[in-house]
Amino acid sequence: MLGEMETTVMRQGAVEEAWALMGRLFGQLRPRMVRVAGEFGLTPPQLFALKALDPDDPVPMSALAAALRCDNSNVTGLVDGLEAQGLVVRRPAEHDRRVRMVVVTERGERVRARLAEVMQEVPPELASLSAADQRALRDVLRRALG
Amino acid sequence: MLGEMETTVMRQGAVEEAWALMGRLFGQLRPRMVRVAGEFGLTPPQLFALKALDPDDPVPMSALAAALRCDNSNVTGLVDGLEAQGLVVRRPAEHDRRVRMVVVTERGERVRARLAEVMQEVPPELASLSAADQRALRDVLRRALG
DNA sequence: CCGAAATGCTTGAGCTTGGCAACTTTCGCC
DNA sequence: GGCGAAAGTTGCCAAGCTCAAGCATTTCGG
Repeated sequence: MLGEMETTVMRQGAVEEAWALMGRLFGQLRPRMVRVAGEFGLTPPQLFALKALDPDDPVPMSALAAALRCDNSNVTGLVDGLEAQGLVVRRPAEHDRRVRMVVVTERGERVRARLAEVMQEVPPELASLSAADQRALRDVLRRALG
Repeated sequence: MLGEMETTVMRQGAVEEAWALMGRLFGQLRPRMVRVAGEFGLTPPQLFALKALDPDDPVPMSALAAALRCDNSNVTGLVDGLEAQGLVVRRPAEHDRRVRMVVVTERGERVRARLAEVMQEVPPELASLSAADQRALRDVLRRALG
């Protein structure tokens, strides 16, 4: 009988604690998404969809569904909403008439740019770190994810 | 000139890049919640509710609503679901008969413990960092959030 | 002390999401 | 040519979330 169950909290290593601290940042993230989406007249899923699209590279509906990890039928309504606001258009693919490409309009591109700007705003907790800490944080995360 | 203009990522400071990298970790987190909730026969909101409760400190419905940042009427259904599974019970408060306290049952406590265990699992990207990097990450985040 | 306002929770209506199944159109392959 | 597979849409259903209304209870003001 080695590890007791209570080790979950007692035996907390450095990386576990770091992950828990990140969880606090994540908690703030969701309300922010809702707020930002509202400011742009979008719902959060519509925001994610628009964010997932590349203005320079139209993709089929199914590719968008895969990117959002949801069902095809779900994307239909999502794109309906974006199209109603003139942010994207559906264009039939040349080589396969079953496929509909989701194309970001010029207006959609502008909204998307402002969106990305707001979403990449750094939470104040991180922004108030010293320059050295900020670089250290980036470097560690680069090694983890880069 | 060093930074060539890259549409979204130009002129990015260290902390902005760090924040963007964290975003990738957060992206993985949502599907994980859905999966874990499913494994425990819960829906994600029910999972958050159970996680927000303290087995040693029953709270009124309204306090739970405040913790979850949602409407009172919403937690009614949430607690209904948890109660139907025997994870919590409603108990009237002594001093005010309008108030209903949400009490975590013994079974709920067990589920909650296993839940917390799974949810605090560190993503492999972080787990594979060197011990020094893990400590550095923790220390920086402590300074930011502690 | 009594009536009115306020509080805590529940219910109902309305909207949105998200998944599954069925259907249409189109494609690829034998 | 015909048949199975794929892309997208639609319909249906479960669930979350918010607002407005309702009910029981408490608290406040005169």
